[in-house]
Amino acid sequence: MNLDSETKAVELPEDHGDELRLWLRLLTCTTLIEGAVRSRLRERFDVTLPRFDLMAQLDRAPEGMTLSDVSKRMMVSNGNVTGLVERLVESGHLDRRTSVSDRRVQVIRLTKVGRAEFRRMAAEHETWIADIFSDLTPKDVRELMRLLAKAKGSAQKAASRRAL
Amino acid sequence: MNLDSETKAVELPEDHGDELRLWLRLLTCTTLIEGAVRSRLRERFDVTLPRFDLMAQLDRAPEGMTLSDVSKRMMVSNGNVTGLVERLVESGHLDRRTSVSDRRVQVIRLTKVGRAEFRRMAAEHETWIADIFSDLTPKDVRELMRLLAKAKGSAQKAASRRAL
DNA sequence: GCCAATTGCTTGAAGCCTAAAGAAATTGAA
DNA sequence: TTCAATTTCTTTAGGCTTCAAGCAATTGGC
Repeated sequence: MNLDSETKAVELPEDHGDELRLWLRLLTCTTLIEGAVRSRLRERFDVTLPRFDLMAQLDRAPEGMTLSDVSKRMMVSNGNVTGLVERLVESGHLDRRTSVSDRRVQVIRLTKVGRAEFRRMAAEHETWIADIFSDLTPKDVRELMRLLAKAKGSAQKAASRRAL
Repeated sequence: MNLDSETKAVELPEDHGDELRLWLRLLTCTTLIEGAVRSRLRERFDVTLPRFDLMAQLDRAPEGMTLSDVSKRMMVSNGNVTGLVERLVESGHLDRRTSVSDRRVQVIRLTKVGRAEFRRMAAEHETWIADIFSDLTPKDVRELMRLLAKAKGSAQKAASRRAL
């Protein structure tokens, strides 16, 4: 008879401090980098990070995307996308039209101006990121990629368990 | 004579795709987990993540903290903290008083109610995080901690270079 | 003691974000 | 065909967030 499994059954507090510390460190890293990218985007191009992210999604989809697609990809709410798109159409970066086959669907894509501006920003953005990670060796980068992929998978699995 | 160093000098586009992919994966992981924590906090305790985070800072500082301290720790703007604190004082979770030695300074701390409620939330929160990372081995966790620490250091160094 | 610079916080404008409710269009089962 | 369920998007209310400007208190050099 195993005492440990007994104690588990009555919910003895286990030690999850390491996982918690990992989460805090992950969050700190992301917040730090996100802040750096945000302020550089503002300074250099007077654009916000959400707008940049939205344009990045569209740059990879020359045929355009529906608002729902964007919403899933960016992991933000539908209502959020509605507002973002509104402002980017207003500023001439995005083109928006109602789908002919389904009049509920809005298809958005980058305008010529929007695409050109995004490409300019993206090129510089890439160098910022390289600079930010410049202390990491190629091996560090590979290893981080691998472990983060595993973490992502674990988190998704936890989320789907939750959804039951 | 080294041709490579020549070509670098004229800014030939280098390949920074790996770093960019790393950044996107880091962001995805964080967004995913943050969303999970956010919705659990809402469902179980009807509290927002920023409020939880602020209370977490204060829980570690029984003597209280100034708004500036909180702002630095949470890596958010001063104005942001002002509003958050306002709402948490309003709801009875925080106590706020003007410092006697410096009347510009506001010292905030958890009330008895605030501390009790935070402890309840924190205990459960820790199990969520453990669940989210449950596919990672202890070695994975250690390795991620190490690499993220290195990444954080690299990002901070980049930021300080920028500040010059 | 004086006052310029700094520090700590607040305010205001704009934008981002979510959850929930609702409108419009489509789909599919009876 | 009909209409209930679903899907796509918008709207609303509330809260979060930043940046920049501004106010009040303190500090330090003179």
